Amino acid sequence: MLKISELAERSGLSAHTLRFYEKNGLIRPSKRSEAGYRLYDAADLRKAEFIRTARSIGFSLDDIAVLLSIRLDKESHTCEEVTVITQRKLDDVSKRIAELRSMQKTLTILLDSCCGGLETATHCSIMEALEDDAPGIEDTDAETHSKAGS
Amino acid sequence: MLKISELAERSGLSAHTLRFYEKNGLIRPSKRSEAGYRLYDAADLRKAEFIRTARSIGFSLDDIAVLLSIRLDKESHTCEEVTVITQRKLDDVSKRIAELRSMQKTLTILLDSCCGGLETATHCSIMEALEDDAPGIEDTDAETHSKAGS
DNA sequence: GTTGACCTTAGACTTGGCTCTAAGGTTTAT
DNA sequence: ATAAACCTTAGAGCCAAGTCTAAGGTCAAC
Repeated sequence: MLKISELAERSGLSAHTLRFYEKNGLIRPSKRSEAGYRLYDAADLRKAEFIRTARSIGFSLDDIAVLLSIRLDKESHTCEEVTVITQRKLDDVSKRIAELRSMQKTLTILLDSCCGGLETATHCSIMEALEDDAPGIEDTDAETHSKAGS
Repeated sequence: MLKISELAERSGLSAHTLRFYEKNGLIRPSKRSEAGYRLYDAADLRKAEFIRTARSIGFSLDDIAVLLSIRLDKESHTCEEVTVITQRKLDDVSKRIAELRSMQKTLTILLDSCCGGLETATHCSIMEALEDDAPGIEDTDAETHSKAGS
């Protein structure tokens, strides 16, 4: 059996984080020592690794809680349930990427427009662009997801 | 002169947000009425719009505070200062996009691998992938920004 | 028999950007 | 004269996912 810091080292999560996950219902030690120390077995380690993998893919702790409950009794759940969670996450990620790409595009245009030199900023095209609502860019679209908008 | 809710309406920021920005040193009304009401003039409106535009491009409030101080006295600042902030923001955004794209790729692979049907999750390939450290994917790289790292 | 490295708990703090509340004062319209 | 619709302030709450602290208990080594 592993003590918390041993599980931490093996799982790549910190002891603090493991306790935090426990408080949030994700992982509980399968045993306690007489003194009350958390003791984890091999299955707990696999679970911790599962959580870490899922986190690294971007799943929220809430998603992971659901995935863990499915994992606990796969017979009672379907592939559909799993794909629904995954698809929802993919949609989130894709949406966020689109937002960031719009920002990226705007920032790139701004940088391209400015000399970036040691001139005074009096006529800085970036500053000027920020004064306009659409900063010199026809297609800012940053949080304006008004594709159909005039 | 505009009262706060009038500025809010014209600038697209809420009155709450304007007060919050004031507390954070971004925008202060150029006057107060006898009763202590905030009163904003046309320059304040332009400033509020500047802030809103900068926010929509993704600049943090800290960045915007710096941009505003440059805006206040452009003669004493250079294009370089402005591009440094913009470039740093672009780098942030690009890095975040790369992280999200890695997640997106992984999620897409997971979804492609799973039937998504009403079968029990017993052999769900997504669940199986999450059990592995690298979920069936050679190139997770999600928070591993170790391009040069061994 | 004491040092030092662990472990326990409850709970506060962090980040960033709001968002809201409470408790009161002002203005405007009727 | 009074109600509705504003305005003020300080400060709390929210989100997610940790991160850290304080105050104490335990365990192995020397």
